[in-house]
Amino acid sequence: MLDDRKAAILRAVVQEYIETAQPVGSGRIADAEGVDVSSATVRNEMATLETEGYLVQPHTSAGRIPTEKGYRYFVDTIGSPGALRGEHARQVSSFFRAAHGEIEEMLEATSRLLSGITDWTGVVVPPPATETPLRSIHLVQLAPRHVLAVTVYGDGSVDKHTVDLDDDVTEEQVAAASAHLAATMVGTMRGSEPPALAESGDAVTDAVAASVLQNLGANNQPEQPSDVFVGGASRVASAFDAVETVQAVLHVLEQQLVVVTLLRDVVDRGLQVAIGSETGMDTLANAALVVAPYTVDGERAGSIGVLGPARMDYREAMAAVAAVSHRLETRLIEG
Amino acid sequence: MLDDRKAAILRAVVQEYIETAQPVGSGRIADAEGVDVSSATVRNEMATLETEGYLVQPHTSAGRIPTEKGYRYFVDTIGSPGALRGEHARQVSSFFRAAHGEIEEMLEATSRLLSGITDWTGVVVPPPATETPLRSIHLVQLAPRHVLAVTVYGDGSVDKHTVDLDDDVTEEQVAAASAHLAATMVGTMRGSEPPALAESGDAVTDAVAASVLQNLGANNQPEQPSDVFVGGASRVASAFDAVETVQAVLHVLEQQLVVVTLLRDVVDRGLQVAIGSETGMDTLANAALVVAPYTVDGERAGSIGVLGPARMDYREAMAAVAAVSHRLETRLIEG
DNA sequence: CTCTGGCACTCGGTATCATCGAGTGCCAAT
DNA sequence: ATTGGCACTCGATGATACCGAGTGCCAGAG
Repeated sequence: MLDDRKAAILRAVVQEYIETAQPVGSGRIADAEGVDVSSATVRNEMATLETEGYLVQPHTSAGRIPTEKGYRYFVDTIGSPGALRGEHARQVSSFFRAAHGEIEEMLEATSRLLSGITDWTGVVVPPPATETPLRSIHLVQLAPRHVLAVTVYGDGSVDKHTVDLDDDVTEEQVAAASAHLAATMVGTMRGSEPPALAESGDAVTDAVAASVLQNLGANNQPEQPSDVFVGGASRVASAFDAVETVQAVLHVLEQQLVVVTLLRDVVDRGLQVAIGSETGMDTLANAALVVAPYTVDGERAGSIGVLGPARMDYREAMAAVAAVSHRLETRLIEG
Repeated sequence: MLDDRKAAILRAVVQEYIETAQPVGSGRIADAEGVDVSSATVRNEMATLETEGYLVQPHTSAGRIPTEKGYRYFVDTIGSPGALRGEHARQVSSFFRAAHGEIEEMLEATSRLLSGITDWTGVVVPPPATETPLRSIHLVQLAPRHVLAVTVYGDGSVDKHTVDLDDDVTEEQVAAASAHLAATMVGTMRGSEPPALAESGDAVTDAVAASVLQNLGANNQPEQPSDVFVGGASRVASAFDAVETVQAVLHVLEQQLVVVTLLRDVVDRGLQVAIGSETGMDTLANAALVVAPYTVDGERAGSIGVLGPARMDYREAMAAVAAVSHRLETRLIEG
């Protein structure tokens, strides 16, 4: 599509613009490495690149700025995924070496790690609630009419549900209901239709068990909105100069569900990078998103990403996202 | 301290500035309600107010702007706490009528409610981990060498701790260890030194129990950083015009611990409102924080707040914070 | 035919200057 | 004590000129 020289010039323009955030003129490019022609020639080529939609001029007699198409070409021809700079590589290593605790906290810290490396905003989508069997259900009485149902699933996730009862119950009755529920439900899949409860012989036990079951069913539906971990949201402020843009992007990040779908869409389209309108969101017109899915047990688990301005350092961001996703995978498999 | 007229003028200036965000001139004040003197008189009074530190001029021949001291006076003399405007009152009512689910989700939604009412950023600090007894400890085996310890405390909080074992164990051994731990630990206070484990007679059981106990101890320390729920962070972007300020304030909000201490400090000083430097944070120089603690069972539980620019509508914010904190209390007591 | 030096041209950015007007401080008159 | 009046300040706005980075294009060289 583009001959070598045009490609080299385009790449140089993008590179320069990413670094300086200033429109790039033909002079700079002519001086730049890898381009051994005069500025006049560069001008001609740049004019062509403009008519072909890779560059634009903010106004006549200014340098040029990459368009979305320009960034896209740049990203597509980046070649080697690139390795993380030594310092950052060490940062990632030591992070995962020290990582401990429950998965939620680790993922949250991971989002901050991504932000720290790239200087933009890190996003981590945790593995979705999987098809996993109930491993344990356990009732704990907190007050005469208050019971807490704690459920543990095969993937290690724990849910709690407070249940209000109509009548006072004794500890023994709670224990009986707990055992009864466990006997009936352990092994059933998360979200599946709860099995019918057999009569246990004791009316109160059955009533408690039924209440819990009802509550579980009601609260299991809206569990969909899985949490997203956003690290370094304050970086958004330095990514865009217009205050309204900052506000709009922050607003997007506040909507968990939107972010989840955004990342998933991008991954589903097989992209590593979504630039501007490629994100499918008007408010992200000047932004770009670098994503990577991570898999556990061969299953696509979740995804991580970096959100920054369209003129971000794609090499670095892609390297960071790739490295972190890889380390995250091994970390999650090892447990 | 200030005679009636000066007070009226000062209050009018603050009011006007809050509404328009523009320096206020003597003419506007003379026209305003409640002030029946000429602009010349107002000028003289304003000059005095300036020397006394309540107002400043951005530059000669501009109107005046309240100083921190000016805002402080305004807030101190606001008189009646003010009621929420009908629309907002309804919003709060219907929110708490519909509120359901676990406390964490409700508090998060509360932070969004505060933000929605005031147009600024809502902050909710949940009740701290209280002195509460362990009600239940329960081990669930996830893999041959993986056990999940689920603890439930009297206040309804649930923690999980994954424990890696050195050797494979059977379900029976886990069950035995679980029972053994429950027998020993239920009733002990959270964070207290764990009691010595009696020998159970089975070596594996004792080993598993010991591993869990060790893990619990290690993870119980850094539990301090209680979560803060921040709703409407994107509003920060419209609260301040300088991008650096926006960034700085967002950065503050990202640090959970800082926010918790900030709110607590303000409440401890008996303030309802902290303006600029009163917050004790340089980066919040142009910001103000309206807070209210909420109590449950007579104990100070947590606090809620609204963070906005110093020129925020204090009446509205104070009313909102008071109303929400009140409704939150009754909601938490009812359960 | 390609490349390049040269040149006229564009136009945003910056500086200078004048003007306008909101707002001030102060004083003399009421 | 209050106020109308007045000279004054100074930011904001707009006109004007100039600079210079950058452009498009052309004619000549390779």
